[in-house]
Formats: sequence, C-alpha cells, structure tokens
Amino acid sequence: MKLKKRLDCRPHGFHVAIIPKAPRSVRRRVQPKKIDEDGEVCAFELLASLARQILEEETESSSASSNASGNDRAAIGKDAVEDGRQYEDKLMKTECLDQGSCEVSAVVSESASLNCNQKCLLNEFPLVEDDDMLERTLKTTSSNSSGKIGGDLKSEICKSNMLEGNFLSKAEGGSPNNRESCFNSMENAFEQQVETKAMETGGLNTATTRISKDPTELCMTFPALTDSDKDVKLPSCRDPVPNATFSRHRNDIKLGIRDDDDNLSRFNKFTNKLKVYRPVTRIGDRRIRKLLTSKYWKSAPRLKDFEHPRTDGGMRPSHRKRKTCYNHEKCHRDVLYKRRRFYDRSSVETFDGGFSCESVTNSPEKGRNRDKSISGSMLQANGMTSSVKGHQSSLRSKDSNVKFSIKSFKVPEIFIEVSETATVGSLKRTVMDAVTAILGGGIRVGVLMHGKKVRDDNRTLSQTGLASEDNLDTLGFTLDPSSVEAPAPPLVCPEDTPLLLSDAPQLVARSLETPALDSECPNALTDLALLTKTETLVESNHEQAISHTDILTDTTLPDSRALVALPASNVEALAVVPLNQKSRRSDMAQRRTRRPFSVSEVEALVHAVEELGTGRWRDVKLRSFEDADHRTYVDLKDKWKTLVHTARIAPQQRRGEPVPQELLDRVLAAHSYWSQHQAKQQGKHQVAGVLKIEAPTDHPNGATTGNQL
DNA sequence: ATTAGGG
DNA sequence: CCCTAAT
Repeated sequence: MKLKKRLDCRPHGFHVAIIPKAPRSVRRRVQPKKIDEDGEVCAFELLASLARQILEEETESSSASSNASGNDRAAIGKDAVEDGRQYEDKLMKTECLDQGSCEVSAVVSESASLNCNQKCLLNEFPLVEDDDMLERTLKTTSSNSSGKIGGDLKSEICKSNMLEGNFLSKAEGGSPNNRESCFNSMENAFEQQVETKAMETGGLNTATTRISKDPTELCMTFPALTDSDKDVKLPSCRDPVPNATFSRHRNDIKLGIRDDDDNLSRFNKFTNKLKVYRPVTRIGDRRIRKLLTSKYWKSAPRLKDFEHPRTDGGMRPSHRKRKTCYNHEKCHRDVLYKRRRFYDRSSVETFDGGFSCESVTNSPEKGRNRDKSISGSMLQANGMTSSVKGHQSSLRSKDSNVKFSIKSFKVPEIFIEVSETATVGSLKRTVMDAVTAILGGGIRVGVLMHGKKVRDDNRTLSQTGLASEDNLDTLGFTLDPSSVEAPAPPLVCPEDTPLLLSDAPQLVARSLETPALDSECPNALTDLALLTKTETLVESNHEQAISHTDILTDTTLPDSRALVALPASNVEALAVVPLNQKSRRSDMAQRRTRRPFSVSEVEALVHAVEELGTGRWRDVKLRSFEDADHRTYVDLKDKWKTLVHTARIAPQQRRGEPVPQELLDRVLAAHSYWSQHQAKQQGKHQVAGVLKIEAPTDHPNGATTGNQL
C-alpha cells in the first residue's frame, strides 16, 4: 500500500513563499550556515551545539544583513555563522549537491519562516537575483539544513530529523567515502532512535531525491527505506537545476515521490507545502479519481492560486461527458502504463516508482529498490505502525496453529511539496509529520490472499484458506487506516467503495486542521489513507467482497460517498496538509468510478441487444438506459463485450456478481445472431425487423432458451 | 457524436 | 473503464 500525502509546512495556510515586502537590502541578508553533511556527520556534536547557538542567534536577529551578492560562502553564514565558521569551512567543502541534501531554499522571508513555524527556519537566504546566486543559495541551504539538524537534535523534532538524517546520509549515493564513515559512527549512536522511529513511522520511504529537470520543479523521490541499511539515494541535487528556474520560481520547490500522473512541473506556485501523494497504483488512481469526483472533494477548497487547474476543469462535469486533455493525459497515461508494467514485474507490491522519477529514471530496478521495506521492523505489538504493506511469510506449525511472521511492511509513497524557502529541517519535520499522521491514526490490518483482500473477519483461517501452506505464500498483510468512519457500512457495499469510505476518511481527518490557503490540504490525508491501501487490495476487494457477500453489488452506490473527514485526532501542529489531488491529477482525466452492472441492468441490456443488435449502442442506450446517466453507450458496448466473454468462459472463471446463466445464454445467442446479420442490421432493426426475426428459430430471442444458432 | 476494437 | 481510430 502506499500512501501519499501532502504536507504543508504552512500550518496556517500562509504563503510562506511570499517574499517579504521589506527592502531588498533587508531581504537579501542571508544567514546561512553551511554545513555539509559530512560536517554534520563528523562534527555532529559540535554542530549540534553550534547550530543551536546559531539558531538562537538567528531567531533573535534573523535579519542579519548579508550581502547575498555574488559571494557564495563568504556571504553565507557571514553573520550568524561566524562562530561556527571553522567547522563550517570544513564541512562546506562538500557540495551540497553531492551530499544529496535536499534542501533548497532560496529566499525565506521571515514571515515565512514564522509561518512554517519551523524552528529550523532560522536561515534566511538572500534573495537571489541572479542565477548564480540561486545556485549558491541552494548549496548553502543544504549546509544549513545540516546545521539545523544538529541543533535540533534534542527536540523531538530532532529525533525525526535525525532519523531522516541517518537515512539520508546512508542514502547518499555519491557521497564521499569519508562521509560514509562518519555516518557509520553516527549510526550507532542513533541506531536506536532510528530503529524506533522507523518502526513507528513505518520507515520513510524515501530516498531518491532529485531535482527534476523541469526547471520549475524540484522533485525528490523518496524510495522506501528498506532495511536497516537504509540505502536511500538522494540524488536530488544531482541534476543541477537550471538556475533560471530558480530565479523565476524560486519559491517553489517540490519534493516528492510522485505518482504516475503527477506532474510537478506544474507547481510553480509559491507555496510552502508538502504534499504526500498516495501511491500510484492503478487502483490508486481510480480511487483518487473517485475521491476527486466525489462531492466531498469538489466542495473542498482548492488552491487555485497555486495550482494550475486543468483547463478542462479538472473534473468532469458528468461521468459521461468527459473531456480530455489529450496532451496531458497522454503523458500521464504513458507514465501510468509504464508504471503498471513495472508494477506487474514486482512480485511484491511496490510502490509505484515516483512518478517523475520514473519518467526520468524510469527503470524498474529503481522502483524495486525504493520498494524496500524496513527489514528491521518486525511486527510487534504495534509493529503495524511501521508502515504500510508488509509481505509476510507464514509457517505452519504442527498443531493447528498457523504461524505468521511478517518481515516488514512497506512504506507508502509520500509526495511532498515544499517551498523553496522551507528549510531542510522543516522538510524533515513535514515528512515526519506526514508519516506520523499516517501511522498515528488508527490503523487496521488487512489480510490479503493472492493479492486479494480477505474481508470476512468471521471466517476461520481454515475457511479462508490461510491455514493452507499453499496459500500462505500468497498471504499478505496490509495496514489500512482504521475506519472509524461513519457512513458507509462495509457490508453494504461490498464494492471497493469501502476503501474510500472507511479508510480514507480517517486519515484525512487528521491533518486538516490547518488548511493552507489553498485548500489543497483536505485531500492530502485522504490520499494517504488511500495510499495506505494496497492497490491490490483494492482491486481484490472489490471482487472478494462481492463473492463473499454474495450480495448484489448493485452499482447504485453513489460513487462518491461522502467522505467526511474525521476530526483530526492528533495531528496538531502538523503542517501536513493534505493536498488536493487535483493539483496532481488535475490534469488527468479522472477515471470514472467503477459501477458494476447489476443483473437487472444486464437483463435490460441483453434484451435491448436482442432487439437492436450489436452496433447500435446508442439506440440501446436510449431504449434501455435512458435514465442511467452513468451508462454511456460505450459502457453498454463494453458491457456487452464483457458479457459475451463471460458467457464463453467457465462459470468458475467468472467474477463479480454472477449473471444468471440464462442471461448469458441469451447473450451468446444474440451475439451469434447479430454477428451473422451485420449487414442486415440497419435494415431490419426497426420493430418490424424484430418481429421478423422473432419468427425464425435463430433469432436471438428464440435462442433465449439457450439455443445457439 | 458514434462505433469498433484494443488495452 | 479508458483510449484511439475511423466513421
């Protein structure tokens, strides 16, 4: 399962990115302290203390004037960092890019920092007017972040930071060896914390950071941290971002794991937000779309200002009439497909490769790597907290007991978007918050068999087949958001809806407290929630539910059940705000919610086709589905197609709500009949034709009894 | 806007 | 269901 979330560092919905109105001179000052990761590692302690001091100073007089101008380092840290300078110098040698530190901040306004309420935001960076400056700034920033980290160590936040820091450090692909060693040493120290954290948080799935080529966006992907050896890569800085970009869009940076469709490029807004996106799976997409389409979401505020709404309105007005932006969609689609393929390959549920990353790096392996799960985390009392999906192995003991050992859960994908002005520390916190938010809420364990979710809690393992060794291999567990939600009774809707309903809401609830200006927030959590679920789960849910319940899953269910965000439970200060999917997917057309045909609908369809024949779907629609707005003629056609297929396969192979054999027989009969009468269709379709046909035994209706032509 | 087919 | 191509 994957979760996507968007975190907003602006707890209060401020535009952090906005540059203060203060005179340039003022704004320009910078107080970056630079610290390399190396530095961080090696002189960790020193830095910590130093950082603290610096921070204090900065906070107090953050406005140290600095000449942002052309000097890189000199300018940087001039004021504030003075003390720590020596250390810094050492540290600074390494380029941030190399280090993979992600932070990029160009200008931070004081207000912004305040808004972010990040302790970390101590650094102000000069406004950079020229590209070079930007670049430098970025570098500087990175160093700053490390400093911050050090400083924060003590605070709780620090923990998270450290955690992250460790990962990061390890992750660095290109980092110098020495650094490595440093990290190692540190590692031990924090090992514990990290472990713990990891478990709690479920491990951050993140790793690859990269700045997207798209000038406007920085994209960081965080691969799932897998085992203890957090091998995460933070190539983020690798691709130098075109300076120009920064200069123009300096305020906005996106960090995130993307999904298929996500197009970071679009984010030019000046926003300081983290977005956690949900996983990309196909299913996930659907879900998302579903959500989007739902009333709830619609009503939800959006950040129009920042987002670039799709021209076509993003959502379709109605299911049937959907307009697509071909360009956009196409791109997205492509990605999707890639993704799917990728997904297929991976045995375990993988998190979809970051979208953007995928497109760029786009290698299956990559995805795999990211997919790692936290090996260390065992499922314990609350092991579930660790993360999302786990793959399990189970052993059967001699007695009737079945033993399961869950090696790990996978961490959901998280998409984060932060403004350039955000500090690394804030980023970390945001990530942490996002993770904790996800995990913090009620989580419920799901059981998967063959990738399908086993919903019936009352069945015994034996009945479910979980006691069988054979099935154990296919057994899976998932961590889903607990569904406290009210509305939808699970049983009632066997369909996939449950997921939405029950799961999403909860997560969502929590982070909404501080909706940002843009209303993106609301969705973010939702996404997470959704993400949490495994795609496979979703899919399977659907079927399984149906089979188990054996109830007609009449599609009458409103596709958009109102998801109501639950009250956030605990996320207090989380800047994490859900971001509306729109931002990501806004460009993409949303996939319509799935609405299985009910038997009655099938009946009507069959009847209509018997009379009108195939190839006249519009007429079929008009005749039998006039009132069913959600059924387009294309849908009918497709349904017929599937019906024919269904009728031809063995009953055992059929899935979903069973269609009476009688109807299937009629389907075959009609299909055969009309296949032979293609040419005539036009002529005879009228009532007369029907009558006419009726007489002959070969008429579809005649064949209704099961006779075939 | 429909239809037909592939995905 | 979606998408595309061809009507």
